[in-house]
Amino acid sequence: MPELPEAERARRQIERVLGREIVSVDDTDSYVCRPHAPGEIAAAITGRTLTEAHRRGKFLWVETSDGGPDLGLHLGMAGSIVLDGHRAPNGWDRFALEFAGGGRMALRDKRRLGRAVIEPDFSHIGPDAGEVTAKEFRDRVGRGSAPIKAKLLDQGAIAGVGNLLADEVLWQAKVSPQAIAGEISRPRLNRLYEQLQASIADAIAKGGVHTGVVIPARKGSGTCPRCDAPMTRATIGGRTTWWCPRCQR
DNA sequence: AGCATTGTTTCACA
DNA sequence: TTGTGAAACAATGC
Repeated sequence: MPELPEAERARRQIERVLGREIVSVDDTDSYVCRPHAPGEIAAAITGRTLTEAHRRGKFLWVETSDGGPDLGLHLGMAGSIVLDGHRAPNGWDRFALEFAGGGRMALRDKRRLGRAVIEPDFSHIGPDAGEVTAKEFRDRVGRGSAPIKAKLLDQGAIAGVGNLLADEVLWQAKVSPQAIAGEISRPRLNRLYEQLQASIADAIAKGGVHTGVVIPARKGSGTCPRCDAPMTRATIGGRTTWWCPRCQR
């Protein structure tokens, strides 16, 4: 379920296990832990403690004690951080730490597209969508010939917006996902920016991107919750996109 | 059976 | 060179 709000939730989970000594590491999933060989991450962080949990967009990283390397984590398409729970019965724990005293932190991920890595590289990731300024937003997102939805999803432009959040923000701001990013007027870009901030704050407060207004329209009647017109569906920016052709221009 | 999926990276092409 | 878009990746659910 992870987009920015879920990643922030995960970060707060990690904060609860800071300061505990890591006594063992399960890094045996060589796909999730690529390009590291099994045992490599374990060797780098066993015996240390996690000291600070950070997030930029959907990317998480945790500092480690005694000059140890950062531990990078990504939830992928279906991951979550599980604390002190019993081991997933179906083998869905793709990476895990065990702490002195018996605690545990796992990356639980059915799809296996999540990631655990040492010293993550964020050089090609844009500023966090919840912290970007209006000017930065206009400069990075409001340009180019790609449709605005594709720009919102581009983690190199701004980081954190996923498919559901993009649809929600565009619907709230009454902007068509097909609008060419570079052709959107400054007032409309500003409105989109303000709505993005509001939707992010709202989703974090309510517990996830699922709490948006337009998301249920995907499965339910297929009509716009605001004007009742039939919603349109198409692939934009490589993802299934729903929007109201009457409200959104 | 077949298709879609809340994400990212890589590669082909203009 | 830069920007854009499609495919690949893994595994599950409808």
